[in-house]
Amino acid sequence: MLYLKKYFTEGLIQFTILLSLIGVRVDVDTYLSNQLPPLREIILGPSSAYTQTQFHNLRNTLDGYGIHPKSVDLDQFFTTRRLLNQVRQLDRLSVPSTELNTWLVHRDAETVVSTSTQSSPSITLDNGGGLEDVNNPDGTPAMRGGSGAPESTDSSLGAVAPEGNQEQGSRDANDDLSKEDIDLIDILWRQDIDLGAGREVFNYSNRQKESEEEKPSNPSEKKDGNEDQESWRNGVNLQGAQPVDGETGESIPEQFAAPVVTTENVSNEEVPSTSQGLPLAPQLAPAEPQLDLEQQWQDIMAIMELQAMEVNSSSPHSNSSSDSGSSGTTESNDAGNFGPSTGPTPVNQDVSLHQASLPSCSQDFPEVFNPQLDLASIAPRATMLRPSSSNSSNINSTFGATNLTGIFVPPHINSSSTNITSTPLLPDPFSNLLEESMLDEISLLDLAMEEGFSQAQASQLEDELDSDSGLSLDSSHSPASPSSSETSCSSAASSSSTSATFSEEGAVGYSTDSEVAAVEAEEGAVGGFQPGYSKLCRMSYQDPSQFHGLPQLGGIGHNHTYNLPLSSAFAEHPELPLADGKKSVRDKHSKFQPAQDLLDKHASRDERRARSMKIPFSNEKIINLPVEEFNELLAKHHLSEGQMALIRDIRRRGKNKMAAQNCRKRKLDTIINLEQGVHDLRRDKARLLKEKMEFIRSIRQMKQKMQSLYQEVFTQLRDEEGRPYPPSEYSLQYSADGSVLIMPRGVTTGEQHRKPEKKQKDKKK
DNA sequence: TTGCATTGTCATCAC
DNA sequence: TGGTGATGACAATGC
Repeated sequence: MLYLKKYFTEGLIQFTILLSLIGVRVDVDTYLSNQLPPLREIILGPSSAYTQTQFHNLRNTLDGYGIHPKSVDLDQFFTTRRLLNQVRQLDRLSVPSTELNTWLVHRDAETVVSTSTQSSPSITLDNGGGLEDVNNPDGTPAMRGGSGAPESTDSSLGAVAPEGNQEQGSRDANDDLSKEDIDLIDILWRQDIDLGAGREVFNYSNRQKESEEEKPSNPSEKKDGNEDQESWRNGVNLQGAQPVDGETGESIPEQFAAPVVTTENVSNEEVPSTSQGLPLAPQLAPAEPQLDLEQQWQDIMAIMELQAMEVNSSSPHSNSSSDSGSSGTTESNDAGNFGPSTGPTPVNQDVSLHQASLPSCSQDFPEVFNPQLDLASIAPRATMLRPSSSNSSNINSTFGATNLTGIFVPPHINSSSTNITSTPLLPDPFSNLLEESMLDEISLLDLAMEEGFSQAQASQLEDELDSDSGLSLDSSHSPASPSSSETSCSSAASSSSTSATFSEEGAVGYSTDSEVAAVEAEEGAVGGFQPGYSKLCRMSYQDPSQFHGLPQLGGIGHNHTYNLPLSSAFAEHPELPLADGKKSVRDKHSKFQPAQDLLDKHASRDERRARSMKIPFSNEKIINLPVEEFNELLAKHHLSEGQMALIRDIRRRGKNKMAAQNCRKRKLDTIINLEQGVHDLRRDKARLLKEKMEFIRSIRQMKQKMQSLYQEVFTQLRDEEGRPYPPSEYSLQYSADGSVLIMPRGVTTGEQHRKPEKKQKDKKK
């Protein structure tokens, strides 16, 4: 039942979405009125949880598969969200996930469908039956029934709509479309609107739908209420069918495919107005786990686009001179498709990451540097510049993109000036530069991926970093800082709480301090720690003014750090045995009973233990005295074993407490320093990235200049008979000594064929 | 009521 | 070997 409900909900919601987009309202409740709860109840749920707010809140979580089955609302939300995700993937995925939904609806309509029959409609949709269905405006069964499977599909769809009842029920349902239904459709529509889908899209679809309805139709199929069924067919065909004639009503699926596809990707991709422009490019990767990555990547794309635009706007466009007839690649570049200028390569289609990583590549390095374009796209011009393909690899392995000398003088020429090889011509360095630049671009992408974020969203990132770390850059306000007054207050509060619960700690006890446990037990007999008093003191502690009347408590409000524990207030005269002081305080206790409670309340456990054990010196001394003095102090007093153990425990705990505070402060400082370091590194990286872009730009300009010079020189060359050298047969080479050689192309097949049958013209330029 | 931050404490290790 | 600091882990507490 759960699965049935899920699938049922999926199908219904999807169809509702689709129908709402084309303006047709179908009350599917009528199909299911007797077996399942109403659609609006399924969608909206018993509660009004189907709100945009929750929708968005749930967006970043897993889809509803992990939800507890009893969580009906969440299941509905997640199901709805998953549906939207599927719809969103329609422009990327060839996997017709909607097929499943189709037969699911069919299954719901017929209540029981076996697994074998479930797969049948999917096959039908896959084999293009659905397309035929779309192409056939009349929707005749003969046309749709090209194969057995389509028939089953159609029949199933027909069975979904028991038209007699459906008609009437649909009419009724349309008439009394409840407010929830309208709200649902409005919500869906508003989401599309918010995401960029204009209403005209829907209106256009609606018009198309209306015009389609006006067409003569098969009377056996076209009944009054058959529009719903048609819509269903359209919805079915939407998933698996190709776009059809946009001038007729059959293009409706495409029309409402666009807004559906761009339901939530609109912000980063096309707007729904691109009714024809959404290529349903197949995507090999699975869909759902890709969504978040896709969206993140789209964000990166946007930032990269900005960067590429910045580079392009500031640099001359060299593509103009090298544009060839291969308009496909050129257009793809010009259109900002950011492909690697290699045409419809699988990488271009599938690896969107790299695809988007190359905006600056394809822009900064025009196709002149692209070996593939050299060979394919710019063949006519390449007769002059194109190297032998066998040579390019060698050259490519030796050139460096950033090596300017390598650009103008190939390294092997540099190494062996006498053996000037045949064909390492300019295109080779260029193409090599492409590869190098590709690599650079990859690293550039890595930079840009981060820099794009850090630059475009630097402040936001900083905020996020701050918020994520939960730390404030102002370490002086760090709560761990013992010097801050806030810390004192918090420490006071902490100690107060500790004291407040101390009376109950007898149960908790200290396994290591058995004596202390006994002492604490007798502490109750000592008196002054009744829970009632503690409670009273805790409440009265909120008012610091209560300390004003107590001179010995002057430091309480401002010195609650560990280094100066509250007991130090009693240790104004450390020489005095604490028992005396305690006695004196106890004498005052009758007058300042709340104050005493405050003191006890704010005293640490060790302080109270020390008082209980009648330790004759303060905890501060116990903790802070150097070892020698501490030992002397112990020697001066005749202490019992229990007192000695307690003192050592107090000292150990006190030192450890300070150590813990220091440790935490160090941690905090480390984190802050790391944050600052990250910030600095990001800034440096941004600067380096900018410099690199400038270098790339200058290199490109130099290459262009070099190319023009090359052409100019080559066109001026004449042989002994005064005839120009055909560029397809000769090429220029540069020697290390600066001389320029003209070499026949056919001879040069690499460094292996270093046949010096070169026409060494030695035309010194 | 729950989640988070703070603080104290203990155990352990290294010096 | 004991003292001490550092640090992870845990619990208590308050907000």
